[in-house]
Amino acid sequence: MSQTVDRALSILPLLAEGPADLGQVAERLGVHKSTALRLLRTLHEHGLVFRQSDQRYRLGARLFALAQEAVENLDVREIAHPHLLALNEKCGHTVHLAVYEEQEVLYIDKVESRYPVRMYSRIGKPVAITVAAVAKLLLSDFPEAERRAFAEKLDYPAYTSRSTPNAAAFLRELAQVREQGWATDLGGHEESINCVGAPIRGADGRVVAAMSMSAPNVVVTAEELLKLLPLVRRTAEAISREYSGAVPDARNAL
Amino acid sequence: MSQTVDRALSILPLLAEGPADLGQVAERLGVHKSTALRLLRTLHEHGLVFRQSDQRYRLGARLFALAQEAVENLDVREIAHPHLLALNEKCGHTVHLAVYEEQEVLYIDKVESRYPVRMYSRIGKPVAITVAAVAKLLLSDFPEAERRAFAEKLDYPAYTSRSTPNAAAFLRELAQVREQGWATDLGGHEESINCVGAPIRGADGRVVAAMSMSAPNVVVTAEELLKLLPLVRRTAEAISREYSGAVPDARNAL
DNA sequence: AATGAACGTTGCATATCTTGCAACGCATGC
DNA sequence: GCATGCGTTGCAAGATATGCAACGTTCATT
Repeated sequence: MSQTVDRALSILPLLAEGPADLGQVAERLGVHKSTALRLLRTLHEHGLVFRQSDQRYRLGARLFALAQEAVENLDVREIAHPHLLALNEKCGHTVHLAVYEEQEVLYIDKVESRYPVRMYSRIGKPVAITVAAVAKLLLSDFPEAERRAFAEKLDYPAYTSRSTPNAAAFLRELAQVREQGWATDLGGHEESINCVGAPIRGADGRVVAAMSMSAPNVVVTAEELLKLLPLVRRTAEAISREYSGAVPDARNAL
Repeated sequence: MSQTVDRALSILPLLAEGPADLGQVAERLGVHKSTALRLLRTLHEHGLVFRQSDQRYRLGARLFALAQEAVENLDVREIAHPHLLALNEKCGHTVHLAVYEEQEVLYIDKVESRYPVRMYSRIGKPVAITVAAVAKLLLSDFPEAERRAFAEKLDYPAYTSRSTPNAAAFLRELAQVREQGWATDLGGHEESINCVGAPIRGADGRVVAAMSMSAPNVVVTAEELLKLLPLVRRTAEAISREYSGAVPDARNAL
């Protein structure tokens, strides 16, 4: 829509791959070096790009700060956080909070397991959308037409033998999740890791976020984790109530 | 340098403060609504900006992804990470890795304490530059003139009674840190939290990063934490060696 | 139900701002 | 000492962003 800005912003993903010098940037943008220079300078002034000692350009620090502030201003996150902490205190497993945004589901909060075995995930990272419990919860709330259209467009990587294999299976699972009001991921992403999750709803009943509890097999079996489902659901409901405008209630904080 | 891009990028920090609608953005940019609209659209196409359900604009998901990739491509980080993990395994406290960039010191990696009491910090977040052990380490390596110039420009917030009070005190401390090759922050940022840190050097001896170990008083006293200093320094040296091109050595991995 | 305000959106003519070019300075290597 | 490669600058040409005015919608008000 705006050529100049478009070009400038195209530099960012390019630099995300690794540092590059002026010539490389210009070439990949398909513009003259002087043009690339001026764009980089502007990005630099705003701190989005940084010039390292060997003169090459990198993504800059301001990017972190922005991402940071963005995540901290999410009101669901703010409300949910103490609840997630409380849940973690109670059973010690990793707790995640995720939202759907622009074709992706991404973690916006995480409380680490107290057990030494940790799973890899990071706030801001898009989740494996076809298998993650939180993704199923968020997508299950879409109107059916959108759900189907979306499911068709996805890839279904076979992370493990229990990964969702295709759109049909995914849609079936979404229907079930919608029905029952909770979701699982039993070894669908990593063979040895199970999750159970529950939706967080706004005042209008729409799912605005989803939370999950994850634990590796070596710590608790899938059955044991499922026993904790009521606790997860109660937590999600407490967050939902508070998010919908109810006063924080100490009795529900658990 | 490029007006259009400049305006577009100015939108980002603005939205970092919280969601805003088109009119607000246009007003704060000092441009016509239609101009703001087109800029926002371009930002949107690149995923840096996101339109939430109430039509207002927010910072978008791509921002996280970019920040993520940026941090993961840092080669110091990649090399250091296993060492940090090993150190954490060994003594259980929070371990940080930080670099200096564009007038700021920021955490680029963190391994959480295994103790229940956690400190607040986040990857990408700028540190309290006048008190943090990692900041002292990174700045102590500056040439003296720059060090002084930089120290003069800083603010010296009194986080606690033991915070660095002014430039003179800071410069004295930097000189000492430079001399001894390690640094501490004993309650300078938060009354009850102590840190000890050591520098990571490149092949040319310059400090490229700094690491620290932090623990609250309630877990270990400052004296006990200082006893762990040799361990921290050995870890930093192992990282330095590997970063300078030495082959990873299992005997140093500790 | 009707009116009005507020907001986002579009097409268009103007002129501002970006662009590519060519030339320069500087370092590095042959 | 010369050549090559890189980043940088000033300038003229014209592509491109801009503000305006008008339209469509939604929402609150009377």
